Amino acid sequence: MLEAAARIFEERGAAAATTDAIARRAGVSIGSLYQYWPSKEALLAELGACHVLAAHAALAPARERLARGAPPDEAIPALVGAMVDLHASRPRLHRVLWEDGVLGDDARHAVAALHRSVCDALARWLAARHDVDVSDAALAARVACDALAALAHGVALSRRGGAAPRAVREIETLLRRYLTGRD
Amino acid sequence: MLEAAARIFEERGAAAATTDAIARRAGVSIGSLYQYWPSKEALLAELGACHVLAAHAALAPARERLARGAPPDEAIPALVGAMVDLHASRPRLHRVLWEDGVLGDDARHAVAALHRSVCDALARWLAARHDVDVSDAALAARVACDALAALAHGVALSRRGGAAPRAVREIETLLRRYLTGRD
Amino acid sequence: MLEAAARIFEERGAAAATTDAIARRAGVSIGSLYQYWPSKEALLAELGACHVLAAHAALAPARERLARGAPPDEAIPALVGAMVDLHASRPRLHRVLWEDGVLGDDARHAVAALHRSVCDALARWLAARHDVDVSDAALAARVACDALAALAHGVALSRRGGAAPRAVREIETLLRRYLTGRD
Amino acid sequence: MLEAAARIFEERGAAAATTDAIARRAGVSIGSLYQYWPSKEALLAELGACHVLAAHAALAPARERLARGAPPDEAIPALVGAMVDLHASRPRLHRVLWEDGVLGDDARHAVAALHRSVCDALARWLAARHDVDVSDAALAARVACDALAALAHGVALSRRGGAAPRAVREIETLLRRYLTGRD
DNA sequence: GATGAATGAGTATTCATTCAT
DNA sequence: AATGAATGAATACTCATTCAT
Repeated sequence: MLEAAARIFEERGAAAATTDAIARRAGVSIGSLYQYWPSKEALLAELGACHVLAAHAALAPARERLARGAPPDEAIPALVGAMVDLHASRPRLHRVLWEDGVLGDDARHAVAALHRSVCDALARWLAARHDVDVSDAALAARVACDALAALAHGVALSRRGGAAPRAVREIETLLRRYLTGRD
Repeated sequence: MLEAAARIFEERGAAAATTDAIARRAGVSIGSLYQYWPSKEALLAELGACHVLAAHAALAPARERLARGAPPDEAIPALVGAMVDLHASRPRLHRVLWEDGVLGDDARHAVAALHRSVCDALARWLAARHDVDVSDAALAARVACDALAALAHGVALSRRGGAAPRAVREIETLLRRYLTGRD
Repeated sequence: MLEAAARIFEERGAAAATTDAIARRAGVSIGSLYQYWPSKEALLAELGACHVLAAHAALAPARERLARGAPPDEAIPALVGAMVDLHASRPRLHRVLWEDGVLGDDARHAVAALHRSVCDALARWLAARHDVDVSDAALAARVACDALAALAHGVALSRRGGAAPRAVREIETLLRRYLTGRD
Repeated sequence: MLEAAARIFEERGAAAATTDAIARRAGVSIGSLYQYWPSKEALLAELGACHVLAAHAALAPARERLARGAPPDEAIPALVGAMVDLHASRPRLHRVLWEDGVLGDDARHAVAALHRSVCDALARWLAARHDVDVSDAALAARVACDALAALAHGVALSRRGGAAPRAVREIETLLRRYLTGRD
C-alpha cells in the first residue's frame, strides 16, 4: 500500500498523484486507504520518514568510521558508497519527496538533522585527522556533504539499477583531493 | 506581472500557485493576466525562458575563458563566480521551475543544452591544459559541473542577497584541488 | 458589420460566436461594435428583424395573389417560390437565429405574426376558391404552411446557391395535391 | 438524474444549461454528476442515444408495414402515428438536441441513418405499390419524410400531452393525397 | 468617434475526504 | 474492517461589457 503510493508519487509527482490512483494501484478502496492514513499528506510524511530511517541505517557504518577516525582511504569510500546506495534505491521518489512544499516541517527537520549529523561527524573527523588539509573543518564538511549529496543523486539518476563504478570512484577522487589535498 | 507570478511560484510552488493569486498579487484582474499569457503553463514557460537567457549571458565570460585556455587561477573563479551569481538571483524560483513536470520540453532541452555546453567547454579545457590532472576529461567535467551547480545553489539559498565570499572561495578550492591536484 | 456578425453566427452558432470574433471579422474594435449595438443580444435581434423584413417583402407578391383569389396554378408556385427564395439566401443563419433562446420575444412575435398572416391569407384563399377541396380551411392552411416552411428549408440546405428546380416542383405538387385533391 | 438533465436542457437550451443547475435539479452534488458522466457533452450524447433508440423502436412497426407493402390506408396512418408519438414525448428536448453543434458525429450519423432508412423504406414502398402515383419514388419519399417530420413536430409542440386527433388526421390526408393522388 | 486593455462573474471539471452500508 | 458513492470547495480559463485615452 505504501509501495503503491511510492510508485504513483514517482510516476506522477506529488501534486499530480491522486489518492484514487494510489488506492487502485494498491488494489484497495480509498475508504481503506483513509483507514490507515488520515490524509494524502500523512502518506507522504510516512514515505519521507521511511526514507530518513533508511538513510540513518545506511549511513551508520560510515558515521562509525568517521567517529573512530578511520583513515581517508577507508572513511571516504564508505561515505560515498553509503550515499550512492541511498540515492540508488529510488531516486525519483527521493526527488519528489524533497520538492518544495511536499513534506511538512517534521520530515524537513528530520532530514536537516540527519544531514547536519553527517556534516558534524565529517567536521570532527577532519579536525581530528592529521593527513587532511582544510583550513575550516566545519565549512569544508558542509561543502563536501553538499557536493556528495548532489553527485550521488546524479549518479543514481543516470545509471538506473546499479551505479556506475567509475563514476563512484570519481566522486571518491573529488572528495579525497578536496579534503586531503593529495591523491 | 511576471514578477508577481515569480513571487507566487516561489512562495507556493508551481502546482499550488493559483492564477487568481498571481493576478491579485500583480494588482490586476484574472482577465488581464490571460490577455498576456494564454495559460498558467505559458507563464511558467516564459519565466523559464528568462532564466535560460540570463544563464546564457552570465556564463558567457566564463566559457570564453575556458575556450581560450585560460590558466586555472583565472578560469575556475570565473566559472564559480558566474554559477553562484546565476543561482543567487532567485534560488527558490529556480528550484520550482526545474521540478519535474513544471516546464515543457522546449525549456528542458534548452537547459540541458546549456549545461552540456558548459560541460563540454570544461572538458575541452581540461584536455588542453597541462597543469590539470584528470584521467578522463569528460567524466571529470561532468562531475565538476554537477558539484558546482549544487554548491552554487546551496550557497545562494543559505545567504540571501550577496553570497558569502568565504563559501565561494571554498568552492573554488574544491574545484582547483579536484581538477589540478594542487592548491 | 452586421454582415460580419451574420457570418460569424452562421459559422459558429449563436452561443459559440464571440463579440471579439465579430468585431475582428468586421475589421473594427469591440469598442466600436458596442457603439452601435448595446449588446450581443441586440445584434442578434437586429439580424432577426432584418430577416423578418426581408421575409415580409419576399412574401408580399404571393400574399397579394392569395388575397385576390388567384388560381392554384398561379398562387401555389408563387408561394412556394417565395418561401424557397427566402430560405435560400442564408439557410444556416436562419437556422441559428430561430434556435431556442436566441432571439427575444419581440422578434419571436414578429415571426409568429408573419407566419400567421401568411396562414390566414392562405386560409381565406382556400375558403374563397371553389377549385380547392379542404374540409377545414384554417387547419389545412396551418398544415400546408408548416410543411412548406420545412420543405423550403430542406431544399435550401441541401442545394447551396440556387435551389434544385425538381425539388421545388415537387413541393408544388405536394401542395397542389393536398389542397386541391387534383394535379 | 438524466431526467433532470433533460429538463434543464429543455428549459435553457444546450449552451445555457449549466452542469451545476443539472446537479441541483437532480438533487445531487456536482461531483456525483461527474461520477456517472465524464462531461456535459457525454450527458447530451446519452440523451441523444436514448432518443435514437426510442425512435428506432417507435418506427419499427411502420417500417414493417412499408416493407411488406401494406395498403396506403394501413401504412400511412401507421407512419404518421409513429412519427407523431415520437415527437410527442419531449418535443423541446428533441429540438435542443438536434441544434447545430450539440451532439457529436456518432449521434448525428445514427439519426441520419435512421432517417435514411425510413426514407428508403418509403421509397421502396412507393415503387412497389400500384395504387400510388409518384413520378420519382426517391424524391417523393424524401419530400414526404421531411414534411412528415416537421408536421409531427409542430403538432407535438402545439398540443402538449396527447396530440390533437384532428391534426393527426390532417397530416394523414396530406400524405395520402400527395402520394396516391386520391383520398 | 474609435480603440483595445481591463474587468470579473460565470463555467466545466477535479479530487481530497467522508460516511452509510 | 472494507467499500465506493457522495460531497463541494477549489481551479483554470472565457467572454460580454466598460471606459480611459
